[in-house]
Amino acid sequence: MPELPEVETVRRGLEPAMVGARFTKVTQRRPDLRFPFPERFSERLEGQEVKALGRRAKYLLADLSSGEVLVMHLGMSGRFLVTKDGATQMPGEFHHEHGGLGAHDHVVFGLSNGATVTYNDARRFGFMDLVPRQEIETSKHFAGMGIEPLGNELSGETIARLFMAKRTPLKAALLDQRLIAGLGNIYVCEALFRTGLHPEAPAGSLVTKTGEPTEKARQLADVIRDVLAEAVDAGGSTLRDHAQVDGSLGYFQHSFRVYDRENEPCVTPDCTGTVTRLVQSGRSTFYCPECQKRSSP
DNA sequence: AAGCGAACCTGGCTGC
DNA sequence: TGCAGCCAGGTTCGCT
Repeated sequence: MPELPEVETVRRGLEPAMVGARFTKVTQRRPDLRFPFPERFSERLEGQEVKALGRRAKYLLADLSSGEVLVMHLGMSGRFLVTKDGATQMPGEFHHEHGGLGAHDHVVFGLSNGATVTYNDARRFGFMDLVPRQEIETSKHFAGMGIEPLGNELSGETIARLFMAKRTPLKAALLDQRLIAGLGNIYVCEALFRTGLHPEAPAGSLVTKTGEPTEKARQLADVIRDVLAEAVDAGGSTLRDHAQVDGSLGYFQHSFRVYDRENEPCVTPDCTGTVTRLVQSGRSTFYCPECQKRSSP
C-alpha cells in the first residue's frame, strides 16, 4: 500500500490512537517480517508512552518515553487497523469475523486508552526496528536517505544538483530513495506525465551545461509536491487493500492519469495518444508517448 | 560505477 | 474446477 501519501495517511490515522497512550500489551506473532524483530521487542515497548508519531519518507517513527524510536516500514502490503476494545470488527477486512486475528496479523499493539492497533502484512516486506532517538539520523535506515519531497528542499535547483550528469532514466532516478525519498511507482508515473517528461529520458537532461535547472526541472519539483499533496488530501490511493487505519478507502486512485491505465486514451484534451506500459528495471511504467516526448524543446 | 535482473513472499486475477 | 503464469504500492543484493 505504501508510498509517501499512503504512509502519511496511516500516520494521521494512528496518531490519535497512539500518541499520549502507553503500550500495555504487545503481541508479536512471528520472529520476523522482512528482517528479524529487534531483541526483546515487546518488552522494550510495553509500559512506554508514545510521545509523538512522525514520518520520514515511507517510514513511520513512534517516539517512545524510553528514548527509543519504533521505526516501521510497510513494505508492499503492510497495513494497520485501529479498533476500539469492544467495538464490532469491520467484516471483510483483514480481521476474521468474530474479531479474531487473521493469518497475516503479525503484531498486535494493545494501548492504555483501550485502542488496539494491528499490523497486517501478507507479503512481509515490511519491518520494525527500535533505534535510540540519538542514533536515528545515522542509523542504517536513514543514513544516506534523500530529501523529503514535501519539504522545502525540493526545488529545481535541488533536482539539478541531484541529477547532474546522470544518464540513468528519469524514472529510475525519481525512484532512487537516496536522491528523493518517498516517491514510488505510482507517483513517479503521475509526476512524469504531468510534467510532460519521458520516463526514459536521462536524469541529467534536466540540468543545463552550467549546472542550472532547466524549466522542466523546476516544473517537475512543483508537480511532485502537487501530486503528493493532492494524494495526501485524498487519503492516499487504494489499490488492493484499504489505505486508512479505520478500514476505509483512500480515493486518489480515481485521480490517476496514467498509472494502471494501459491502452486507455490519454486524458489530455485533444491528445490522440494511448497510455502505454513499458518495463524499466523490472517495474511497470505508464506514460503517454504523445505528451511525454524524449526531447524537451 | 552504474544499471539491470533477481530475490524476498503471498495473493489475486487471467486464461487455458 | 484446477492450475500455470503473470502481476503487484518496496528494497536490496549481486552480477555485468
